[in-house]
Amino acid sequence: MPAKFDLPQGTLDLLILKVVALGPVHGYAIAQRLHQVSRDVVQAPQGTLYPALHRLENRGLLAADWKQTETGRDAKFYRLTRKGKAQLETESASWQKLTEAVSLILALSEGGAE
Amino acid sequence: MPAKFDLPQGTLDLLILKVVALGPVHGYAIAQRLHQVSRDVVQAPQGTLYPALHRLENRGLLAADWKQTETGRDAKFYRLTRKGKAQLETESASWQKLTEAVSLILALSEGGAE
DNA sequence: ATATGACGTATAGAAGATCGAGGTATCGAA
DNA sequence: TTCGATACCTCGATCTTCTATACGTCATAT
Repeated sequence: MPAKFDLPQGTLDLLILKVVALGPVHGYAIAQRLHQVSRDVVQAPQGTLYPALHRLENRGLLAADWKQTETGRDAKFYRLTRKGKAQLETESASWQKLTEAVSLILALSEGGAE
Repeated sequence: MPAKFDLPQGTLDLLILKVVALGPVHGYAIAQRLHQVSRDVVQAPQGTLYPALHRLENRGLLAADWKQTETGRDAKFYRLTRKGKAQLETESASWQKLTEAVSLILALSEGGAE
């Protein structure tokens, strides 16, 4: 079992927005998708995921409709609003900048200051 | 002025450990270093930095001695303990895994499931 | 029949980190 | 003498995350 570790604050929102951007999905499927695509690295516990979805919905980044799953169950399908799309772009860029900055710092060596 | 954004929870510890690993430094210098090397992306406000340093010290990852700065001021110089070194390696690896996982997810496109 | 596990949503409480604002003190320069 | 940089620190508010718990359906296995 791959090392399990917590998602840094804020990261989940970005990942959710990204997955939802690919097409309408319900919460349970989002969790599966993240877990699967990341090869077990990203975990989205339900106690984290659902509040996050509600937050995003309240902020107007996601919108939801109840529909039926292929298997006939009721589920809440989320889609990206225009605002959500913009937010996704912003957060992607921020993530990019952050990882670059962290890389710079992690690459420091004893003579690396000037 | 570069977009300023908050550090995800947990990231700061990694960055601090890394900077301290390069040689004994005091808190104020750590903040400058991070700010500078990351080209303004990483900010370490004092209200975040000092508690973080104390946490790391309490966890036995850092140790500190009061010494004099080149400019003659008293400052608390931190150095990495053996435990801190191990932790740095662990967290670096975790960070690596996380960024790879996030990259995988962000790279998803509509047909990208299989 | 019934129990187990996958599906699917949700809330509550605790823990933890970050932030901004504020406080102390010394020093050099304007 | 006032201001900014150096250098330390604490506090309260805020937010996210976690674990644990809850409800409900459906299919499969016992």
